Amino acid sequence: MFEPVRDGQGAALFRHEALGVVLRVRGVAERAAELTVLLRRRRRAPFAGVWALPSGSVEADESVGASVRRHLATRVDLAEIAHLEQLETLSSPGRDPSQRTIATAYLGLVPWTNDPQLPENAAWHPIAELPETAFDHAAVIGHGIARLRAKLSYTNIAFALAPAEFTMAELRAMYAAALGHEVAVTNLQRVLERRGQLEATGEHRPSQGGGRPAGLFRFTSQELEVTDPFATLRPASRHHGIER
Amino acid sequence: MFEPVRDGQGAALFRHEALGVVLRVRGVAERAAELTVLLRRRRRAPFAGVWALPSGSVEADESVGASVRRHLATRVDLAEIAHLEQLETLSSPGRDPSQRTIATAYLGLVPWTNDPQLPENAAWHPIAELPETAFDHAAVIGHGIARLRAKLSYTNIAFALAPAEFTMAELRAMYAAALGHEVAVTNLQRVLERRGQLEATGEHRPSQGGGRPAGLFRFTSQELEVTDPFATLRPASRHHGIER
DNA sequence: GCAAAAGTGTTAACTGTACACCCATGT
DNA sequence: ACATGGGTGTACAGTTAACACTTTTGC
Repeated sequence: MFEPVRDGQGAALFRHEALGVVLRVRGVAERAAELTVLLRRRRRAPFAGVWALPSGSVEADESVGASVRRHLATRVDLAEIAHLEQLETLSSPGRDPSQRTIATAYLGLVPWTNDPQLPENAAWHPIAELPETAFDHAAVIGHGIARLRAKLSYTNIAFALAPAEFTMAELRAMYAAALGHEVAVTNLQRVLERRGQLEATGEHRPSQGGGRPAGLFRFTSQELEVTDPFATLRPASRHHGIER
Repeated sequence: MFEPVRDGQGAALFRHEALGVVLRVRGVAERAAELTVLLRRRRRAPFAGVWALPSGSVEADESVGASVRRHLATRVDLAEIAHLEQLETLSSPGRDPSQRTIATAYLGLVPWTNDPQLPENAAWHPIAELPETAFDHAAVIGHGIARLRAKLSYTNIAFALAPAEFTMAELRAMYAAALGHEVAVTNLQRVLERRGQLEATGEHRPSQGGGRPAGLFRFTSQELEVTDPFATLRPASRHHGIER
């Protein structure tokens, strides 16, 4: 082990790392949609040459969230992220074999239309065929996917994976890829409209190669909202409730 | 601001603090159940004399989760915690006015029957009448309560707030206090039984002062399980799904 | 006209809430 | 006997999956 650095009061000091699990659905237009995660090939040891989540050290005067944004912008040229939320903090003593590091992972989401030029050492990897990854990053990616799937069910988080306007067929393909199972358009539309997440723009997109022109839709909000709050054990409709 | 301590590669180093939001329902037997959080009066600056969440510095060779357990055991004599899970990590540069500190908060749950002797500077505070608290702890407590309430709806997390055996009247009182609104016994029992969380022991508790003796129940599992996974957009029952 | 894609309507199953009613015990 | 608390049964409403059917376009 290493001799820990300590402050004046004797408290141990840690390097703190910001990790980004950035997810994006690609191939929506090509009818071959799949959920992908952004990985970057490591240059130096440990795990030199191995794929890993984009990361970097937190600076003394920034929050971890700001640090994730900064490293994504500088290291993988990803400046625009539609939604960013904290996932988890990893702190096992042995997780980084080279030095004691605590890492906080964030989940970032990018619309399927947003396909920026990446540096040559970064790439989107389909979650169905992930390569070997460094450190505990495989588990973190799993947590990120699980978080996204859960929130697709009870929040409007899908806005962050979609562009401003889209057809229902596109949205269906995106949901199916993100959730990992088929989704019926009819029911998807009904559920989202009932919850007030979705609205028609009135515009239509001309069809190519036959078929009725598709109506365009948009999300009513671009901020994360919980749209289906209590699955069960919700408060009584009419009667008295305990305060708070 | 302070001059940050740095390691050999120039990365900033941080003191890391473990925070515990320990929740417990008290007064179930006395028919005046309320959700409480464990607070400790700070001895030294900053915020000397102010109530705060139990906390302490993480050691170099321990994880944050282990550190929370250690500080709860030593600082507030709380050794037995039925469930502990990570809540969030706080990292705003100004959150601790005396030194740069990153803190990771954990949510801990204790059964209503577990009322250990606390040190004189610690106490359970009803969440309806919280005192002024130090740092950003008020927001963290709010997050802890929100997490508990959400998970009561779709997991079996209630096992961690209840003893091994209990009557439905007790369980109802606990749920009502934890959720902050009335809960009907009949429906509570039905929902929990349908999900396979609850089973009757067959034993009965003799009534005192009239009334039919109450049947005793237990939770079928003492591990956290998601019992109501998808609120909506669940996979198709019969048909083909995309892999993974 | 016909294929292709989009959109509408209807049904059935499931889940949870509300509420009336019945049961067992102590005084 | 009757008050007190525990337990059971049933009706009703909301939500969602499943699926048949209709509409609008290009060729």
